[in-house]
Amino acid sequence: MARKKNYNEDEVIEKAMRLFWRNGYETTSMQMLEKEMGINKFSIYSSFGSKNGVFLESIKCYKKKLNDILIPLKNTTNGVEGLKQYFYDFIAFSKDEHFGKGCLITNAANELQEDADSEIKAELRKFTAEIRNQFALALQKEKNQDPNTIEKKADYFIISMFGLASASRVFQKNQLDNYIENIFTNN
Amino acid sequence: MARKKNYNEDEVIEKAMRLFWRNGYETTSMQMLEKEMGINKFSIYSSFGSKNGVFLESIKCYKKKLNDILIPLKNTTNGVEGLKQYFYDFIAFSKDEHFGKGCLITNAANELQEDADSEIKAELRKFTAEIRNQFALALQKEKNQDPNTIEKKADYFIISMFGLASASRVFQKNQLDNYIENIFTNN
DNA sequence: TCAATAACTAAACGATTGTTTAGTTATTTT
DNA sequence: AAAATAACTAAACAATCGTTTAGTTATTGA
Repeated sequence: MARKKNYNEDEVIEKAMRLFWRNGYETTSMQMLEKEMGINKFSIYSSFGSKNGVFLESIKCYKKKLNDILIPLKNTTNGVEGLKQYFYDFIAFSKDEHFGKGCLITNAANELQEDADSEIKAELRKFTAEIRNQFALALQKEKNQDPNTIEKKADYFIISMFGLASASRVFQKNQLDNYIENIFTNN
Repeated sequence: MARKKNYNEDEVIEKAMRLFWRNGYETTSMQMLEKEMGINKFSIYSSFGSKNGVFLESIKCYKKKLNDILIPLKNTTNGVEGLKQYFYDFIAFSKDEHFGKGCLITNAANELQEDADSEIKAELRKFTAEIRNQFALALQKEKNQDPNTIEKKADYFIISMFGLASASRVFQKNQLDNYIENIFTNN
């Protein structure tokens, strides 16, 4: 019964997500978000409630993007080899403007404190559990694996992903390649 | 020719270091530093110049503490086994108030942006290079290693340390133990 | 066509950021 | 003892933080 929004919420959230990814949560200010999202503070608040709200939606947006990388892993018939490909896809995911910026989720996990917004922390845990579950499913496709080994390996690979994400903020690409190769040596 | 300082700079910097370790750089405010260091803002500025200056000295203080963990690695006769012990010592280093807070240096590397204080970034790079050098020296004690392999392995272990530091902020201790064991499987 | 309604602009909000400065107190040396 | 000096306290600084609010503009349904 009144005016329509002059912007698409999904579109502006993707822009916010990219900004958060580049700068982290604390460093990103509402002023920067206004400029990047191309809409007024009022519009941001009416759509997402708070800076925390924008970040929460940004994480969901990031997860959606990351899902595309998980598709080959879901479809792989060769468990460990598929996992290795996922690791390469994962660092390839952060290219151009985001190369050296790591993973938005692990960055958030590293930046957020104990008293940080609990909804965001829950989202981070959910994400980690989901990826780990996909790893375990892929590992099940290997023959002669006992369940206990799969759990341990899933832990190892998920933590290695954390390491890869963190390291990609500091190291060169050829070092990361070397790291991935080592991760899969005898695993 | 006048009044003496009522505080010891090394002592108050260690307190600052602990605060930064717990909270990260951005989240730690001058007000919090005043309270934790037990001295006035004026004293902080007259001793360290700026918040950046306090952080820089905090990093140096952290490095000094970490050096104690490197001593066994320097003295080890069994390269890889010594490295493994270092990894265990490294997670044991973050106990009590700092358990789950990772490593101050890698936290800073993850938090600091491109435009962050360049002196701090240089200190971080120096630290990483030093640790990596110690890893390489330890690996040289293994017999029949070709130099190229040592370089690759040094990369792998230093990135694994990043992963371990990052992961320790999220995962349980037994998962970390499992991770360390996997890092050293066939390496 | 016109009242209703919601999205818009832009200014202001109080709180807090890192930093500086004025004024006071304590210690030192001559 | 008294002038000199530096460490102290505490208040204020401008700038920016995330958030809100008042006022305007555009679109809607009756």
